[in-house]
Amino acid sequence: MTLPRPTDGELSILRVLWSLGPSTVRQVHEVLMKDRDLGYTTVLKMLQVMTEKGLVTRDERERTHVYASAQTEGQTQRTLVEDLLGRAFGGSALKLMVQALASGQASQEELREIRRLLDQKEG
Amino acid sequence: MTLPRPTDGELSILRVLWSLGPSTVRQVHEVLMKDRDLGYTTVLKMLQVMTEKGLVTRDERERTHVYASAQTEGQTQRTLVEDLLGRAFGGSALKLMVQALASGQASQEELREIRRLLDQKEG
DNA sequence: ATGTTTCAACGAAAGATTTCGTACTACCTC
DNA sequence: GAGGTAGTACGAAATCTTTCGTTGAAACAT
Repeated sequence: MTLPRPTDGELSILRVLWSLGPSTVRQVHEVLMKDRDLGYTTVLKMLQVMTEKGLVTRDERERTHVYASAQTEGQTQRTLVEDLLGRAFGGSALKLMVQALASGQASQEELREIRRLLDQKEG
Repeated sequence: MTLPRPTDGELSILRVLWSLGPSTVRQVHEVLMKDRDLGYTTVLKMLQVMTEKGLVTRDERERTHVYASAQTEGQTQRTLVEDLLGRAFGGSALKLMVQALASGQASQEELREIRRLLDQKEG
């Protein structure tokens, strides 16, 4: 079974779970509140919906439930990139990388790292 | 003024406009019908909504209106990549490129092309 | 044991997206 | 000019997402 693409809101929750590890609603809520104002029950509801979708798992053994991302950060990123490749780049990984480079957010060190990856892949 | 991120449906229409150039509803509809079944008025409505959002422009001089993407393919791709970088990759272009490479959809030739870009950027 | 705090569940409202039916207008053909 | 064809506009239904109020239960504190 393949998971649905997370929405923007869902992704912001997943990012918290990846950084904190398995967390309670309260913990997620506290982190999200740093960025924007939103109610506790909003986060709770979203996590409930995400549980139904299979995006997160829920540990209900304690009264205070603990949520965890169902997929690793890398797995999700991989899916999102492939999705974007298909939807906006006609499958061309090259074009996508060109735009990523053009965004100018890569440091010198990252550029070297990418070169290393290319060497490895090209052989 | 900055344009909103196109939805999936909107992006599929933009892709047609980029490939055909300025087009009528009928032309867009015909292309989209190759992939999936959807009504003529659905496409019309979407283009009307997209006009309001500013994603496309509409030439109304003739009775049959002609729609064109408000941004080039490259501009839109750039925006989408930056958006994804921010939402899912914590701004790390490196991680995004790693996933793009890992998706394995890049040919030998494309890999060389990327290397050329790196040279240009780094050197 | 009573009151306070913490939590999950539920339902519902508001907004956005996708879809199309219906209606109305312009043009074209005979 | 009557009837068909091709087009736009409008509105509304269906679905999904985001948001939160309210309720009731559990845990805790005094």
